[in-house]
Amino acid sequence: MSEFDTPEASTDARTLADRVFARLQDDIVRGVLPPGTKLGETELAARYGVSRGPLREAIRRLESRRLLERVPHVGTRVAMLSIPELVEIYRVREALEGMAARLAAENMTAAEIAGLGELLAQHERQPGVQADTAYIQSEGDLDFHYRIIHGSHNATLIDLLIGEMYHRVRMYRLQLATLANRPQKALSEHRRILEAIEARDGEMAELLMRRHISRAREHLEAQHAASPDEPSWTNGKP
Amino acid sequence: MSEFDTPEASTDARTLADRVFARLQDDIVRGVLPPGTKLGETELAARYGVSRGPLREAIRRLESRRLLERVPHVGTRVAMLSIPELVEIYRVREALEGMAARLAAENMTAAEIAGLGELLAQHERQPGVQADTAYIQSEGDLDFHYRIIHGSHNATLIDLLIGEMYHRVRMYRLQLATLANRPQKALSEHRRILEAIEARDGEMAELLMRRHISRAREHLEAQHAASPDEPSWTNGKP
DNA sequence: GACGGCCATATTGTCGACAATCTTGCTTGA
DNA sequence: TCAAGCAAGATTGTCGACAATATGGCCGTC
Repeated sequence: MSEFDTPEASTDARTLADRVFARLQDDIVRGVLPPGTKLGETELAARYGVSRGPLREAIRRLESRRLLERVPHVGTRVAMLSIPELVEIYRVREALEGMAARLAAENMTAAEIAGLGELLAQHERQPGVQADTAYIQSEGDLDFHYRIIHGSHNATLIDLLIGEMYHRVRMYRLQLATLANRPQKALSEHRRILEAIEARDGEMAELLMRRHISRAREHLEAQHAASPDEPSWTNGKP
Repeated sequence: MSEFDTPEASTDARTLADRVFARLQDDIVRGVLPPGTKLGETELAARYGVSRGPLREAIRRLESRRLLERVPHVGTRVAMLSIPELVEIYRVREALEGMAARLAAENMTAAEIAGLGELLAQHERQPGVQADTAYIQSEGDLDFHYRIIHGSHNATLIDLLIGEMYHRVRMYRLQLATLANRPQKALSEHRRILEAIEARDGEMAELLMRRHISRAREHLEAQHAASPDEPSWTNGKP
């Protein structure tokens, strides 16, 4: 199970608020609490075995990460993401991850590149086409991107992508497992990105990464055009 | 006084936690609480006339924005920013604001463009070289960038730049008023960016914006090379 | 029958007190 | 004299109770 969490969010953090933050984020991202779920503070506090104080601190942090939406005096619910919003995110990812790929080609250590190669080889060894493994592949895709982002060795970039954007993408992806991926093509694109990084060709790595994300976005937009209100929890306010 | 605050942060928000968040952020960004200041919860609660509950919620949010640094069971202090970190931020700004400029050229309304023109004309009317007005110019620079970011009409981009990065830049800038700006050159660069936007030339707008920020970054790096430990609160842990 | 205002209820917002943890200065021994 | 351990103090973490606000159903009126 790939480790996507930010360092301070490990489950055995020093304070209850930190632990609740980690667990709640996990439950949201993994789909235990689907988008749109109303979260009662008393109920949640009981569920996690803490008082409402630490819980509210965790909620405020998740709100900052846009995983929760809160209305004063009314309540908190799990954030929803419409396809147009997701497309917007992909457009920003294109710029940021393109930059990350360029920096990764320049800054990744030999060990990091080797590790990335192993990860990719492992993905290629999997029988990629069955419906079941689509989910696995999906997480694997994130893992690949995740490593390149870290390979940029730019803390600001890492914070923005991992801390602010990726959780939302993950949440969405788990909710819409039906939304077909394109494993083989994505995999070969990953392969070429890796080759560019191995060649320390930053410009090429950026170009390939931008294309890779751009194609995923186009795929998404095509799906959306085909069935505009596919995700039942799409952001239409009731 | 330009309005940089995020909508929910207006001073008369519905809850104490929101108001404290806004006031505390303002005190940090405006330099009332300089970087490195230790923040005692009891003392702060008294200062803002609230209990520690809402205060802690505000602290967690400011921590998410990287304006505060917190160590469990030890305390909270105003975040510090070293020049290398700031340079890193400028590199990311280059990518994100370049994109914002391109989108602004494509998406800004005629009214928004007219308003941007007025703002720039107003800056050009100011006697730009005196030491005092450097600060004004400085805020004006941020205002210009701020409008272009919003002109992108991409909510994700706006959130990242305004919500996650700009507060840190603002804080830094106020602390280091001595770090000379380059008002005239920046102003003429702004003028050319505006022209590209008026011509709806997205590619040109992006190119010019990237150059503009890149030059500011180089200026920063040059200053830093000249006096490496200029800011007394630079991030060297004592 | 539909609309608007009112009240009971449940939920959120806030507070003050208690418990747990870290810091710091002192003591004690080598 | 210096270092390690300890204890007192201060600060942060957590909790349960109280107050304020919105929701939703009820009643009355048009």
